[in-house]
Amino acid sequence: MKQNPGPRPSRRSVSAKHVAEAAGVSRTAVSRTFTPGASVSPATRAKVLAAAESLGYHVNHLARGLTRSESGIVALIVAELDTPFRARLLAALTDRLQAAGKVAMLINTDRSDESVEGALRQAMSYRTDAAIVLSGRPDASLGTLCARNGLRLILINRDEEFPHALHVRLDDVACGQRAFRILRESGCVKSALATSLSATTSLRLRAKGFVDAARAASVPVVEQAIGETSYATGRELGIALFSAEHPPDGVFCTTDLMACGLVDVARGQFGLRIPEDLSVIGFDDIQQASWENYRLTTFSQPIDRMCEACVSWLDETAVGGDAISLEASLVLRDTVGLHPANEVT
Amino acid sequence: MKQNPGPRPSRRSVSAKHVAEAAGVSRTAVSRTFTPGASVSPATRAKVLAAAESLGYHVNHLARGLTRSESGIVALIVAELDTPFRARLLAALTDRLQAAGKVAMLINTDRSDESVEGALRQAMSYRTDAAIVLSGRPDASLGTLCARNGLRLILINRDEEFPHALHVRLDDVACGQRAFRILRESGCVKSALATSLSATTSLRLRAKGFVDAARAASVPVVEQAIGETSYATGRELGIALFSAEHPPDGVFCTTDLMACGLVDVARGQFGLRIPEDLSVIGFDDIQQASWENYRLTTFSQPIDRMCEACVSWLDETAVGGDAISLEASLVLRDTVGLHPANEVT
DNA sequence: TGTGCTTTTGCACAGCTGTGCAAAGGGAGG
DNA sequence: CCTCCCTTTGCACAGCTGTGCAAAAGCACA
Repeated sequence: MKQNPGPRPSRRSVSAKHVAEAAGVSRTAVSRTFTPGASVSPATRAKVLAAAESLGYHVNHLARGLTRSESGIVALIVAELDTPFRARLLAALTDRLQAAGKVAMLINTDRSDESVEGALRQAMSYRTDAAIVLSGRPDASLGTLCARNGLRLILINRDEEFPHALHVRLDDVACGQRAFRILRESGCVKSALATSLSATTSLRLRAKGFVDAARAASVPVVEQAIGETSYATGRELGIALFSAEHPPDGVFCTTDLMACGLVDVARGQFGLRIPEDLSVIGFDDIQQASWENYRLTTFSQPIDRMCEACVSWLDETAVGGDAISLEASLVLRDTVGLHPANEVT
Repeated sequence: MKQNPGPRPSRRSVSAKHVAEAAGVSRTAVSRTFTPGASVSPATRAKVLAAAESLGYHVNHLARGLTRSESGIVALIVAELDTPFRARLLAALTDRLQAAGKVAMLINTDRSDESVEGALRQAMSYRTDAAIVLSGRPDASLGTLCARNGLRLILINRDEEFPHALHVRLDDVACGQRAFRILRESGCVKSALATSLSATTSLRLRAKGFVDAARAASVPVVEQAIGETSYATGRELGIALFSAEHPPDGVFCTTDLMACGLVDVARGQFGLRIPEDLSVIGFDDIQQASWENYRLTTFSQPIDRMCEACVSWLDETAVGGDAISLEASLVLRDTVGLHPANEVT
């Protein structure tokens, strides 16, 4: 790690003091001019603004963060931010946060739990107003530490319980159950669950919903779990499933990314027609799910509502925790055989 | 916009003062314990660290930013951050910056030039050490403003000239020329350029390279430009090109994303076989380019080297500008007819 | 011109950290 | 024990902003 960069003087930004000198007013008048609601005469304001513009002055928000109860910074803790769904959620979140006057500090983690702790500590060092955890599972002890540092926590699609945090959850279990029913009602004789080995909450719950629904209906289903959550894993899942003696004719993939891989293998290596020979359901409604080659039936997460929930909760001054449950919506495209639109529940 | 959040006291983090009291030392000893290279005895250090751990203390980096010449924050200014290539570059950049001890502030812009100015001003307000511009074209006058605020500028794939900035550029023109040659050498009789109407530097240069090479060879090519840089535009480009009386048998798409759309249309609506009836070259080597259904021949940007260039330049204390030109590498897959590997230049 | 009320202004302090420098402390050697 | 040298420590100040509060200024009315 780099050595201490040294004291301030080697970098001189324009400060309120310089503006005050140029405008012939006090430094306080400068501060007041840039503080909404503060009292300053129109004439003084004009002088200050002219001097500030001429000098290129920008209020130092680092210093402002010392005097206020909020820094205006929100940490976004996310791993694999280049996967389609994650990138989309990140884009929507930053958009919404900015519209609310917040600044996003992006912390790219490697998915380990220790990594999340490190990210939270970094957030505390910068006195961020909140941390939105999109990946990783913070240890319960971190809840107290965050509270002590005035850091509000938002957990998206995480199942750990933090009393003072906002939990934004999705009906993953119900969607898994629904996926099973759709496959069954579309005439699938042998359904399969395809998922990855990464133990993320969302994938586990979707898989659980699917398997539970099958059990409740006393219908056996095949369960296949391989590697990480990627397109390549989707291909491997397809190879494993379709190489079997009795391959399935319907598959629920817990993410679209894997579903795309599975679809490509089904067609390319096993000559299966979709949906005539095989029905496929994904999850996330990533952009590629709507591409001509895939036209994937999938579940769409209410991203805008998730973002709205986060920002609304941040606007509340009360420190109480909350839990919001949102529903993913079914997006019917061309990967499920029959499309009995009126009968699918 | 929200009203002023109010004075400090409503949020109390643990400060060095509290740690000093708990450890029975001065506040300066606490500061020294957390300042690399500062002098503090092992006994005092142990007392301070124990108290800090017990109280959950984290050095306030906002305050630290006032006393140092660097805040440690780097602004990343990016639009459409959920497109495959942009997301990948962002992931790599944040990874590399974090490894170098920097913190990424993400500013999501809407691609307008005014938006870039707003982003730069925000960066100045937070006294970020640098701003890396991935999207948008900052006006030349902003160079002086940034310098006055001690904000270093890095421009990736931008053609505006800023004397004190680091320019990281790609050989887009050469790649466009090369794409033309590859199509020609693979036997294409009628080549086409397919691009979007968004006037981003990279796309213009790739297109220019392609068209210039065709002109130099006195070979007429079709130029088609439509809408924004998306998969859907790729489809429209395909429809426009293949509906013509004499459709092309080779297409250079200035991005992979559009190439995927064009390929899907070529196959799905025009029954064209790839590469037998049509050769396609893309650009960016996004993840989907390697998907079974596409296996796109494309150019891959040296993302790691781009990130390395940025971080290396940030490590230099000299304030001089620099320009780094990197080469994209050809990735041969299955969308170009003949694969004369030894003859392609 | 004087009075009363409102608005504006600037001083002094606060928030939290890092550091120059003088004083204090510690250790080694004569 | 004393001296010298090195290390450690704490004071006071700096970086930049916002704000309570008292003083000053401005304005309207009699």
